[in-house]
Amino acid sequence: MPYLKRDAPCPEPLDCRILTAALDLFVENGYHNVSVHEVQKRAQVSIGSIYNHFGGKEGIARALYEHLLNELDELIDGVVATVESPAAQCREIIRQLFAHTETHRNIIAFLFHAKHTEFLRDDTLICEARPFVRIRGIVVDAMKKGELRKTDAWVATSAMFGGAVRMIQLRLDGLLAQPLPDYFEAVIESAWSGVAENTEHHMKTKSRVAKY
Amino acid sequence: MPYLKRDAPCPEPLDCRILTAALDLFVENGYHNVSVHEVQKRAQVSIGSIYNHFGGKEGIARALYEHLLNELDELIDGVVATVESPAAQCREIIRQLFAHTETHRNIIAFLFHAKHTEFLRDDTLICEARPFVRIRGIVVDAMKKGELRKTDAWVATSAMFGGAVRMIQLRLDGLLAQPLPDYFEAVIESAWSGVAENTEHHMKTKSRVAKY
DNA sequence: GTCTATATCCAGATAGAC
DNA sequence: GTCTATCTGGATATAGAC
Repeated sequence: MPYLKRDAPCPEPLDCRILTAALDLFVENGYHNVSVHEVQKRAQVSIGSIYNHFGGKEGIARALYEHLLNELDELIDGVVATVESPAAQCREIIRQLFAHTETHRNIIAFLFHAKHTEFLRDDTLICEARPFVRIRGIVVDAMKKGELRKTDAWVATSAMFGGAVRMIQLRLDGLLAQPLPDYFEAVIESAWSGVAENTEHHMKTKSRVAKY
Repeated sequence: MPYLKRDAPCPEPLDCRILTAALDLFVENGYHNVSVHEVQKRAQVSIGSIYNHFGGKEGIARALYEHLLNELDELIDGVVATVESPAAQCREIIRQLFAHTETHRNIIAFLFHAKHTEFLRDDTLICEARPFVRIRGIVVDAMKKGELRKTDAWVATSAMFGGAVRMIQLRLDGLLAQPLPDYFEAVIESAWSGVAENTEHHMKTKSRVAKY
């Protein structure tokens, strides 16, 4: 995560200042409630520069969106490079997303909370963006390897990540008392047993579901 | 679901016409991309009437939001009245939400897809709205009754409904080829085995997770 | 209570000096 | 490339006839 890294107060380059200011404002107030003037003011840059660099408000949002998707993609790169099995990769991705939500809140908020099609009209849906496609690929691999019960790819991915994403959103909304990592084991446990290949249990559960 | 029922082309009352027009436009284009004039035009009403009835654009959104939350609440009423065990109530709620997504798409889209705090600034978060609180209550009851494995209420609710909500969003985004009810059994199966009380399997899974 | 015509405001975008 | 001052469109909201 090179560029938007927020550990230093506010790095040099002008377009980075603009993007970080925009990110914070967009997350705090929502894209449509933020004016270019506000971004300009917070970034300590003139309006002209913003239009020179990004061509306008939508340009800022698009640059930000692409940049953050790339960062997410790199996160996945890192996981894939260090973890062997697809199932463990899923687990590790969730772990890192949880950690990231605490340390880089607004990045995660922008990626997971906003409805990008409302301001990036012609853009592809976020679910079709590269990192999300890769995640589905990992889930499919796990099914092929027999680590996960075989089912529809969308169902499997939703089952594996749906609970975790929900928890991220709850944390972003300030509804969880503890930091996300504190819930990690419990979330993984639930997600995992929901998708794991385990025929005996599978059958047993099936009858129990029918019972109710 | 009395008022906004869309089976008839467009019922009489003026404020209903306004709300249905607004619902469709808000879902199609997003709240901020819809002007009062567009609502006026589609609802075949004059601007004056809109301001008389709702006081403005935000008033429309607020009325709509409250109305649809009430409908959701009634859906839960229906489930609670006809189904006995809390666990089965969860299952039935998901079943009805899936069906509803197909038959009343925009109602579900407005409730599940939008970020209401971006236009209803002072409103409570949707997760804290009555129907969502009740759903968490049902999950907690299920845990108390021993139908679900005992864990944090947020984690349990996310695990139970996270996958289903994700599937609803995917369907709304046009990414699922089949109608949602076709995925119902698979989704329930995954959600259920993720939360079910089943110590033997619980232990077995735990060791498998650690393995990866 | 419903409508049309109008006022007001403000955001996005530009022009042109430096 | 950066800035300030300015323009313009369009949105919300209102005034006042009917």
